[in-house]
Amino acid sequence: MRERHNRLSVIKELIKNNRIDNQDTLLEMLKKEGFSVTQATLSRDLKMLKVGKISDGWSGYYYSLPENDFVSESEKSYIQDVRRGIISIEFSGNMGVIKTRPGHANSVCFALDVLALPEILGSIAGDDTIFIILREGMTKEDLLESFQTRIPDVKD
Amino acid sequence: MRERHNRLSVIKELIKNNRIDNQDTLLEMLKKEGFSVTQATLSRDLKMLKVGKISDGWSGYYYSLPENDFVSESEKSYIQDVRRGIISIEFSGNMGVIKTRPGHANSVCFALDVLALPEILGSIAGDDTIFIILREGMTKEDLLESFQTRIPDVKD
DNA sequence: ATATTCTCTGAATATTTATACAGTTTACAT
DNA sequence: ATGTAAACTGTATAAATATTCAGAGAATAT
Repeated sequence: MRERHNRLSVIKELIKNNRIDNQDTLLEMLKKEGFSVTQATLSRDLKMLKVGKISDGWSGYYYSLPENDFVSESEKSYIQDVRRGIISIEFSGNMGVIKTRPGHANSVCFALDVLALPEILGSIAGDDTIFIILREGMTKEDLLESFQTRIPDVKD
Repeated sequence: MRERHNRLSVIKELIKNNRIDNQDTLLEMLKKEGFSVTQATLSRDLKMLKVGKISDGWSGYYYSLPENDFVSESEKSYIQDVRRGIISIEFSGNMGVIKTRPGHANSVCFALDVLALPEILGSIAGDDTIFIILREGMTKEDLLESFQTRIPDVKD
C-alpha cells in the first residue's frame, strides 16, 4: 500500500508547476493524474508535505512547498547569474570593483543584492562594472570568504 | 480615518513576534492592543499585508509575513537613508523633484536606486536636490503609492 | 450645500480546510 | 491461524477563513 507515497510526489510536482489556490482544484488535477481521493485525504497530504499558502503579491494566495525546496531553487539561479557574469574583483579601501562580461553588470549586481551578503552595504552597476561598498567593519577578506561559501567555484 | 493603517502595523508586529495560527487568537491579541475589529476585517487586513500561512516543520501552521520584509535586511538601512534625508517631493509632468536635507541628496538617491522602484526610470542627485524621471506610463500617484508601501511613514 | 466617490467596516453567509470517528487493509508477532 | 497494532482512507462535521451585501464616514467634485 505504497499508494500515498506516489501520490505525495505527484502532488509536489503539481504544486511546484502550477498556481493552485485551493484543494478542490488540486483534487481535480490529481484525478487526471489517476489519483482519486477525497478532500480530507488531500488536506492530510498537504500537511504531511508541509505545504504552505502564501500571497502571490497581488490579490491571491497559492500553495507553495516549504522554503528549502524553493528559496534555494531561486537562489540557485542567482548564483548562476553571478557565475556567468563575473570576471574579477578588486578592492580599494572599503570599495570593491567587480568587472563583468559586457552587459552583465546589472544581472550580477541584482543577484548580489538578492543574495544579501552581509558584507555588502550597497552596489551599483554600469554596463560591465559594479561598484560595491563594504559595510563598515567588514574587510575584503570577509567578503571573499562569504563568496567562497555562498557562490562556490567563483575564483578570485 | 487612519485607523486601519495603525492596526496593520500592529498586526505586522504581532505576527513577527508570535507564533499565531489562527485569526481568532490574533483577534484577541489585537483587542489587548486596543483594536477591536471582527474576523472579517482581520481577514482583509491579512490579505492586505500578504500574510501567508506556512508550516512550522512539525505539525502545525502559523502566519508569516511575506519574504520581502525578511529577505532584505539590508533594504531596511536604505529605507532609513530615505527617511532620514527626505524633505519633500513635488512633480512637474513626468519629472519629480525631491528636496533633502543638505548633503543627503546622494544617499537618498542611491537608496532609491537600490530600492529600484519600478516607477523611477532614473535619478540624479545634487547636494540637497534630486531629479527623478518617471518611467513612461507611470504617474506620480503610482510613485507615491509605491513610496507608501516600500517606505512607510514617509509623508508627502 | 449636495452629490458622488472612495475607504472602511460588521453581519451574515459561503467557501475552504481540518479533524473526529469508524472502517478497511497490511504488517507483524504469537 | 489469530490477535494486535499501524497505516490509510472516507464520511460527516467542525473549524477557520473569505466574501457578499449594505451602510457609515470621510474626501472630493459640482
